[in-house]
Amino acid sequence: MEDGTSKSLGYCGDTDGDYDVLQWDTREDCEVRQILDRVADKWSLLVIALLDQRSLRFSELRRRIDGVSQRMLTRTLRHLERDGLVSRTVHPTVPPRVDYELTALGTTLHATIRALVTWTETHQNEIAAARTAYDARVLAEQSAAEAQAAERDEIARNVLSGSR
Amino acid sequence: MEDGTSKSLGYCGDTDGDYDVLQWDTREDCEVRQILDRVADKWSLLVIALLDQRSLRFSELRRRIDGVSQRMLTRTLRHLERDGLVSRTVHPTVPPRVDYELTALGTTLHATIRALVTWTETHQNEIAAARTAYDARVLAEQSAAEAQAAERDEIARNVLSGSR
DNA sequence: CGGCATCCTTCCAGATACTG
DNA sequence: CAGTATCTGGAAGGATGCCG
Repeated sequence: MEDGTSKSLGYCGDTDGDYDVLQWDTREDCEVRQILDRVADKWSLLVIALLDQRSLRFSELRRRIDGVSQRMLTRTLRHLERDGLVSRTVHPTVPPRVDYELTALGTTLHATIRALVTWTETHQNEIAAARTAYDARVLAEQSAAEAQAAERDEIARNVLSGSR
Repeated sequence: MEDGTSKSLGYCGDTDGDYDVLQWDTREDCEVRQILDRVADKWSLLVIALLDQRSLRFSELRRRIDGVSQRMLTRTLRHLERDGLVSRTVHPTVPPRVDYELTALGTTLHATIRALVTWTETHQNEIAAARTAYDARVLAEQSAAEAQAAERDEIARNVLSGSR
């Protein structure tokens, strides 16, 4: 079995609030960090958002999530199942059929995730604009630096020709 | 420059709702997916949560986020800056000093992120319990399978000795 | 169909050293 | 102090093949 509890990130609600209510746990392996890591996962968000509609079969999920390999989807579902967010039901038919659906816990998480998606949809234009502006700025700075370098070279050449 | 717009995940608000309001874009490189990818980033969440309190210097962030390398912190901050979520202020002093703070856009995102963290804190016990239960179940299934295998071997041995 | 095991590649994170 | 540049190991992730 692959290790599901590897490194993680870290936000802990230690209530010894020094300068405010929030306090960060410096440890990497803090409980809350591990959970956030799961939420911050590339595919988990998508699976949870999809399963809110209704329960889905493995292949249905696979079809709806473009770019996911069956390996990654399986891993993601196992993680979510382990965390009690998704339930897995095997129908012993032939061919086999496996349904996934959100648990009660998973549903409460979905509300939060939904807010995140809504935020993203609402602000995607602002973000796109910010990116364009940033890229333009970087480009401008680069050409400015290049112009400066060219000038330096020019001066150096003049000095050299003068000393000849 | 490293490629910041690599692969992404995918949730798009196509409003041609077939069976509900939500509809997934099948394309991997959908706009909303890219943004979610940024939010789903290991360190971004932490940086945004930290910066909500007040603006922080690079080294302050580094100290407060255990396990982040300066390379990753730099990358994360650049991404966030590009997306217009964080502003970067360089004070031309010596030694140099760089302050980071949330933009207005970043602050709106923080509210959502905060909800996520709160959810995590609220439900961490349930999740821990679910994990323990899951691991126990897996262990039980494993030993059951082993017992079955042992039984099979036993039968096979008996058959063999009988035919002798 | 829905997996798991195995291999293999690619990419990314971390360590290190150097600069303004 | 706050970066950038470069190298390298390991892990994430894809492809394939087999099983229940």
